[in-house]
Amino acid sequence: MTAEKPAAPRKTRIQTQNEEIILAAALEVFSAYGFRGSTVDQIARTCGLSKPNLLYYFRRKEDIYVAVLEHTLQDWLEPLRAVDADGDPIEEISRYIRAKMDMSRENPEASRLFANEILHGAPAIGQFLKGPLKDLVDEKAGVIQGWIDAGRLNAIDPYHLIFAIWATTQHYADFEVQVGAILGNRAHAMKNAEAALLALFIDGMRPKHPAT
Amino acid sequence: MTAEKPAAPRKTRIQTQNEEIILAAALEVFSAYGFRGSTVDQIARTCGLSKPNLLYYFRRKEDIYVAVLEHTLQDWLEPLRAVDADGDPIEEISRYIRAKMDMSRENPEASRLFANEILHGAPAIGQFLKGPLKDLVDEKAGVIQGWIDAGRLNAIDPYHLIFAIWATTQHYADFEVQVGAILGNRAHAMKNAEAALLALFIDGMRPKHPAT
DNA sequence: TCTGGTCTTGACCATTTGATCAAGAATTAT
DNA sequence: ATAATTCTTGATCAAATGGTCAAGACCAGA
Repeated sequence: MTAEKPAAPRKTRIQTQNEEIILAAALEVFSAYGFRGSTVDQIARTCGLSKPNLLYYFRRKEDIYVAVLEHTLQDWLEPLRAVDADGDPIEEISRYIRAKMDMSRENPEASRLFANEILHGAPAIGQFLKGPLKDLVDEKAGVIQGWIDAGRLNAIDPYHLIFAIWATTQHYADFEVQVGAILGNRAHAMKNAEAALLALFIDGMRPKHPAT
Repeated sequence: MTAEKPAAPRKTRIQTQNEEIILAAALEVFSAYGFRGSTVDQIARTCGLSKPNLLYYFRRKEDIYVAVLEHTLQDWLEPLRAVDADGDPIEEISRYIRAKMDMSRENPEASRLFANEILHGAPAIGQFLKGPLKDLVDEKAGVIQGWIDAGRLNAIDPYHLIFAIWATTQHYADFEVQVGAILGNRAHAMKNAEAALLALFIDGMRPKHPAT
């Protein structure tokens, strides 16, 4: 008596493959135009499928959106999770900042998709924010507070420190056109971003030995 | 012979008043749902006018959007403009951070409208970014670089420092629901944001006298 | 009050778009 | 091979939406 699960997830080769290319196209389109700004047809054309065919794999437009969001949320928590209470504070946080910068550089679409969702009130992932994300942040904030209490880190509210890291790193993906407009053709300036952020977060603006 | 200008901007009392309430409603709606996500009818209902009446004052939906965007861009540059080369560096930048935090607190809708526009490639204000904004940032980056050269500020790339200030302060408006979800009911934590940011930007994470 | 302009709106139109469906094509399993 | 299943799509629908228009309401100045 083989107990069939409510929705046998056995997937065809074609199914797996097409769902993959649909999600890739959906990320591209949704991140550029937002949920309401994107059309099913646009996603279909982007991945070379017909609109009805796309709706064969995902019943509703919203299902595609939720699927691609959840797909990206997987990677989202990973770098923060890797922050190790037993490591060196400055080094751990520096690694985290670098990891987030890498993500902004390599997958800005995912960052923009996420930003758009939150900007509009997180209708699809509100529970994720209040659940898994909050839990993880609470834990790591505790770790940071521990470092502060031990005098190994300046007393900066851990939550706001984490927010600041998110904000600054994701800024390069979310506000890419603004950064580009201001830095202009100075391509090298873009490469300084990571170093500048690390310098700022670690030692701040105030010089150790101010000039007269 | 009174030379009539191409479009005599003489405005009726009703005209002035209605345009005002329309822009207020448009800010509310556009900032919450984005351009494509908002409907003319929604804006009309929000301000208690009929849809055709709204389109009597603004021919096209896009005209409303551009108008409300330009309206908010006025205030956007002001705090940065106030940064004074002759002032104390730490104090000037601190004042700027405080001013930006005030804006995020008092007018988060404007921040979100702006964020949404840029997130989607700044189709309406691309010229503003490459023009007035870039010019102003270039100027103030020069001021900051001057402070650095004089040894009055740690060597942090001025452009990225400005980006970091924008990112962190606007984060509290743009990602409000995320911040709220994570800080939960700890209302007091919200009030620490400004102090935490100032501490971070000024002295960074590394303690002056690290514990053993 | 009367007149010319301003303001308001119900009805309407064309397009876009999310979603459906039936019929046929392709694939898989026996 | 062939039957069963999975895939694919042209045609189509209903709802939403940006925008128009003509007719009437309102207002301001003479």
